[in-house]
Amino acid sequence: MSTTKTTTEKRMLMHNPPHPGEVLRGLCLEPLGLTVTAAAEALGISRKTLSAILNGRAGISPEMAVRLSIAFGASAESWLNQQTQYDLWLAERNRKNLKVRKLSAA
Amino acid sequence: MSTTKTTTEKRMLMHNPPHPGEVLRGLCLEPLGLTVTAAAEALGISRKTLSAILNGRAGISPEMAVRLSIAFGASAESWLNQQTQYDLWLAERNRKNLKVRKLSAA
DNA sequence: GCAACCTGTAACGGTATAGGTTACGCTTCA
DNA sequence: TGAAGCGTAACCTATACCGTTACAGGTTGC
Repeated sequence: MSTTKTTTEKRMLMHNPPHPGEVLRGLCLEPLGLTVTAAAEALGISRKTLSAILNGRAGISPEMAVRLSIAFGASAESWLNQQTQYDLWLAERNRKNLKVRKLSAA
Repeated sequence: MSTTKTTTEKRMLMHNPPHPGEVLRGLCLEPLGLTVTAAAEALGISRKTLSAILNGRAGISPEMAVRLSIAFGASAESWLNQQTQYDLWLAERNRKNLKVRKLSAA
């Protein structure tokens, strides 16, 4: 196996999940040679909205996950789960600052 | 096996997932005999916010998922995934109304 | 050079949601 | 009767999604 790692692989090693927008660009737009403008038009959304997702300034909403699943074929759940994992990773970083009392093991 | 079904079981048969708030109440508050007021105080949130979640008028945010995982012990991911599945179920109902062009199988 | 195209993004408005405090009316129970 | 618990309306702030329009910068090809 290779010792060189992709940017995504390096980030996962440091427990820093990629923003879903990066995955979308690398896995869908680039392989198909799609421009942002063309992809936005196909998805039925504005170029600005897609640009915001691709550059990490917006997340993937439930409706957007359904749109992606129609256009690119992967399940809406997989798109939305990516976003959930990313959001959760952000929230976990603040875990120690939360004032919460343990109640019981679930 | 019994032919009588719980409300949750009936909803799953019709592919109508329960709101995470219902699960929270049935699996955490009721078994421990916790009042809404006491649970909210332990979670470090207002009684109004917890009430909104329990009665389906608000979702479980990433931060709230972390709070629940501290107080009740289940993983934050499991709490957040419940919310994601619920949100996605709502979004899927509108799938046919979205104007999206198929681009390629992912 | 210049036109055509793609891109990121600022500015602005509309809508939705999470969260807080305060306060009201209702029910249950000692 | 009074205390406790509950749902929730009213009002506030902050954040997020999404749209349109417009601008600046980069690339490509004639």
